[in-house]
Parts: sequence; structure tokens; C-alpha cells
Amino acid sequence: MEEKLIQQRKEKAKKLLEKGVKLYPNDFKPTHRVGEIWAQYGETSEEELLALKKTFCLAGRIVALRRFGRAAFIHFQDATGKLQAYFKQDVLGKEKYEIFKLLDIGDIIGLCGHLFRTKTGELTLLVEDFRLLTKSLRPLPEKYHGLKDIELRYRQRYLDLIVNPISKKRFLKRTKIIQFVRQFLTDREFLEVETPMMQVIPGGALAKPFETYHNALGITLYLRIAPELYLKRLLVGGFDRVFEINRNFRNEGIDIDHNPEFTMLEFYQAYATYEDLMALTEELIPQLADKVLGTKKITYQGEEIDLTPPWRRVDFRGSLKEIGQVSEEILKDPEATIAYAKKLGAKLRPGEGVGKALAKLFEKLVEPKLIQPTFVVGYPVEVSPLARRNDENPEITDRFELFIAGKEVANGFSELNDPEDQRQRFLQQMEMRKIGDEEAHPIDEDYIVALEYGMPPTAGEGIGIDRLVMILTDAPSIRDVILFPHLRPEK
RNA sequence: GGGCCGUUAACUCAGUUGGUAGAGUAUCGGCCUUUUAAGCCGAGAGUCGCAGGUUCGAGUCCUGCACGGCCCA
Repeated sequence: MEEKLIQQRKEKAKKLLEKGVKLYPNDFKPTHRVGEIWAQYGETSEEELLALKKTFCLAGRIVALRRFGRAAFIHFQDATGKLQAYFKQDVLGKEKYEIFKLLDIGDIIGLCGHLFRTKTGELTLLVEDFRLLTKSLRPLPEKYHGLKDIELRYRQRYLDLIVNPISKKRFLKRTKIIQFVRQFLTDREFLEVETPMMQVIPGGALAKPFETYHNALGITLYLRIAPELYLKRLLVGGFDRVFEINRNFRNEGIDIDHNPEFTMLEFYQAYATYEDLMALTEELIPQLADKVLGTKKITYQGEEIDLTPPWRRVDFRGSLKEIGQVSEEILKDPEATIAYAKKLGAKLRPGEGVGKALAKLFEKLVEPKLIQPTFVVGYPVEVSPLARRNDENPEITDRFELFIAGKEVANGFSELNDPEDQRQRFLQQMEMRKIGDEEAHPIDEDYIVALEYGMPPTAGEGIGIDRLVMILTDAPSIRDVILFPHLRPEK
């Protein structure tokens, strides 16, 4: 049947060619876009429209078509919106109208005419001339229900964007969010840079990398899991405020919050501490929500979330007790902590310490409960190999994570710039690797050399852009905010 | 990796106890010059995800596989 529908359209294409109509011309220049029409004339009265005597040329895809013999209404849309147009044989002449009759929903046309209002008051273009710009050979999904099949929406995102306005709006918001973040940091004299996506030593995070091979150099390279160590080399180089917004790649499972490639903002500020960055984040995200959504109070999957600062701050260890309901007896005894984590299903290898167990307990018992924006501070050294130790308590780091809607949105810390301590941390990670932790941080001697030249005291932070977009656009899955999420190939 | 659910016309979905596969939209033909999920009349359209099995007979029951979703690890 689909073949038949395509065949019918090809027949029409043939008839159009016979009438001398080009199917794929590229010499039509619109004078306006639909969004401009709405912005300028959305409120203009019928009398004023008639008095305008102005011709508008627009271009877009036909998305609805209602024919009545020798007249018809269509809706067409361009990138900026949708508008109704009225085709009349009286106005167009018989010959031109015969061409119009060969058009289908999905065709892209250019059309020129005057604006008026219909009986019901809808702003409409009375078409005085039109051209076919692109013949569409396949039928679009249904107009009323749109495209619901989740798999098709991901595999053929272009169809999703054509027929599902929510989806289109979400991606427009995504772009605005990234633009705002870029502007916010640039205004504060952060320098946007680009660092390697292909790295010899995949560092800066605890995750499994993708591997690739460079033929000319004859070496294995890894797609980056984070830009961190390169950005900090730039701090050594004297760029004292830098940021990068780009893709990271992690070779792990796909689920509602994870895509193998995802977009990360990382920024570093010299002479700042993790507390300064919490303050900065507390400015950035509410301003962003205001700018893009027009409010600081949002709803995520039915939960009201208030982004108005100040945000709650809790101590990592304290949160386990108060939010995670882990007893003091367990928390004060490393053995008991490890046993409890295992009891709750955490896979801990022999030799893995209490820090890891605490992190697992936190993930399980605390994270899902952090719905309102919450900074958690004071993560164990063991799970923070690049973060500066706390001056009072060397077992924890000057690190925070930000949670909103139960999701980890940001991770920041005062940077470890003591090369000797950094080497020790790397060696400790090597021990983890030896006992089978594939996500342990690899040792990067070249990075230590950079630190030995001296990196200024610095604080750095990463913000997961996809998750931030999810929260701000009420998207249930990360796949809803990534244009082309990864799926298994068909067949 | 494990569990549960889904896959029927181009799209959105029904399909009873195992007994000739349906609707709406879209498409095609007819009427129709202010409709807007236009309307009225008529028509065509299916590898029921794939492969096996049980059965006189399978969209429906069983097994395996593929793809997707959710949950768990």
C-alpha cells in the first residue's frame, strides 16, 4: 500500500512535468517567514489588512489540505510557524488551479498573495501565485494524532519535527538554552575553547571509553569521556577562565538518562573555589529558566520544581543519614557500610573501600529523593581523584554535585593542583584498575608534568546539558532532547 | 545481562472463547468557492514484526529470534 501511495505521487509528479512544472527548482525567494507574519499582523483587523495592499511571498510545507471543488484551504508551515492559505480558481485562473490540484500534503511550495481574515477571523494568505518548490513522494503521518510510535520518532526524527509541535519546540528550546549558557559565561570573561575529542589517555572522569585507531600515527586513540584534563592544561597555560560545550562519549548502557554521546559544559575559573561555582550555578540556571521559559517555577513529569535561589545545601555524609535513612551505627563503621551497600545490591569488589560504598548508597537512597535543586557537598576522596582535599578533613574533597528532579545535573570542585597528591590519587586509581575496575582513572604523567609547572588555584564544573534540557522542557527521556539518539540498526 | 510489556493498512488504533482481518485519518473517484479533525456519496488498500510448533483451523495458544519501551543489575 505504501508503494501504491508513492506510485500515485509519482504519477502526479509526471503530470506536473508534462505541464512544464519543475519538481525541484531553487529560484524562489520568500520575502517573509511565517513567524514574522504572525508577529506583525497577528492582531491586525480585516479592514487594516485590506488597506495594506502588500504582497507577501512565503515558502513552506503543506501540512493540511481542505478542497472544495474550485477552491481550497491549506495550512503550510516553515521553520517559524504555520499559516493558512486560500486558493481560488477565480484568483489563480483555471490553468494554475489545475496545477494546484496536483499538489499533495507534504509538498513544499512558494506562495505569494495578500493577507485577509476569514469568516472565523483566521489570518490567511489569499494566494495570487504559487510555485511547487519540492515534490514530496511519501505520505506524512496522520494530522490529528501525529507520529506517536517512539521508535519511528527517533529513527525518522525529521517526521517527528514536521508533525509533532512539542518535539520541534523542545529542540528550539535546547538551542536557546545552549546559546544562553554560552552568553552567560562569555559575559563573565570565560573563553570558549575546543580540546581534543580523541585522546591517548581517556581521563577526566570515571567511565569506559570508546576505542579507535589512528592509522598514520599507528596508535590507539580513545573518544574522550571528558575534556577536563585538557581544559586544566589551559589553566596552566594562563587562560584563567575557560569553557567548552561539546560531546563526551562513554561506552556504557543506554537508558532514560544516558546516551553514549552526550553534551557537556565544562568551565574552569582560576582563583575561585567550589563555593564560588555553586553561587555561579545558582545564578545561571534560574536566569536561564527565566529567559527561556519565562519562569523559575517548572513542572517536571508532574513534580513542581522551584528553581528560585538560594538552593538547599546538604553534606554528603549527612544526607545519607537524614535523607537516605542510613543509621549512625552503619555510617561510623566502614565494614558495616560496605556490607549494607552490598545488601542493597551494589557490586563492590574486594579491596574497594568505604568511599565507593558510600557513593553507591548515596546513588540508591539519596539521589532519587533530591527533587528540588540541591547541592550535595563533601564527597569522599576515593571517588574524586581530581578534586582538592578539604583542609579540615582530608578524607573528603571540596566537591559538590547538583541534583534536580532526582538527576545529577552538575559536578564541580576546587581543583587538585598539587602534583604529588595528584600522582598519589592516580596510583590509588591504578590499584582499583588492578582489581578489575574498568572505570578507574588512568594515570596521566603528561598531565602531572603540566601540574608541576603550576596550575593556579582553580575551581571547575561540568553541567550535563542534555539533562538540564530534559528538566527545563519536561522531557521524560534523554532521547527526547537528542535529535538523533542511538538505536540499534534495523534488521 | 535479567524481568515485564509492545509490534495488526502509510499514520492512530480496535480485534471477544482459536473459526472469512476492522474503524478513523490519509489515498483514489464523484459533488462542493470562507474551510479548519470541512461535509456528503462511492472505492481501493494487510508478509497481523520474523521463523518454527500445536491444531481440521492461529492476529489470537506455545517456542525461538529481531526491534522498541519500562524496570532491575
